[in-house]
Amino acid sequence: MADSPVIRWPLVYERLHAHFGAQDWWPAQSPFEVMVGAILTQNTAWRNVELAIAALRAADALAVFAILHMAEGDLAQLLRPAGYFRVKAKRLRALCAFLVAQGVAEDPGQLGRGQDPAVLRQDLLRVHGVGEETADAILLYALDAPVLVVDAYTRRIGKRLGLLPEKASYGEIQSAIAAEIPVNLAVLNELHALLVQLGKEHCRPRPRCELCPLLSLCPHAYA
DNA sequence: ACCCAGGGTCATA
DNA sequence: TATGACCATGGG
Repeated sequence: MADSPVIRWPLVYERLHAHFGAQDWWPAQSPFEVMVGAILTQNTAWRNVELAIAALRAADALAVFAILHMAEGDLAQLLRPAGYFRVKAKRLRALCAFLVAQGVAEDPGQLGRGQDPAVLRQDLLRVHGVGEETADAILLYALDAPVLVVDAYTRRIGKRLGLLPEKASYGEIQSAIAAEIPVNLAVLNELHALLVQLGKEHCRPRPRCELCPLLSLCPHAYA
C-alpha cells in the first residue's frame, strides 16, 4: 500500500494475460458475424447477444441479403433478446446496405481489402449505428486491421489505475495506450479482450471489491 | 426492487 | 462541444 509500484499498460497486459491466458477473440464464426455482434453488443451483455445471434442463425438470417430481404419488424423480433431491438434492426440493415454498396455482400470479410484502414474507418463512421468503438471492433476483429478498441471497461480500468485522465476523448485514449504498447494485431486483439474479461469480473461502475486480486500492485485501484 | 451490460443517435444549449 | 433523454432485454 505504501510503496505501490507504478502500473503501466504493458504490465496490465502481462498480468491479465498470465491470469486469463489467450482470449482468442472475437467469439464468432465469420467476419460478418463479428460485424453483427459488434452492433448487437452495444451497451448490452454479451449473453443476450448470443441469444439474438442464435435466433438469427436458426432463422437462416446470418447473411447480408437474408437480412435485407426480411421485413424490418420481423428482423427486430429475432433481435429481442439483445435489447434495443427496434434500434438494432435498423442499424443492422444500415450495415448490410453499406456492405452491398461496397460490393462485399457475398463476402463481408473482403471489406476494405487493399484500402487504407483510416479511410475505411471514416466510411464506417458514416453508417447509421456505427460509432467509433463499433467501427474499430469491426476493423480489428472482422478485418484484421491493427487498431485499438476503446470501450467502457478500458476507460474505467484505465482511470482507476491512474493511467488515463478523467476526461479524455476516444482518440486521446487510443493514443495514450498506443504510446506504451506494441501496436500490432496480436497485442491489440488480446489487450481489448483481456480488459473486457477483467471488466466483466471485477470492474462495476460502483466498485465492490477494495482490492483487485489481479492488479494487486495497485491497492487503491478498485477501492 | 434495484443495478448493470463489450454504445449510438438525436435534440437542445 | 457538451450534456441529457432515449432505446429494452436478461442476469445478478
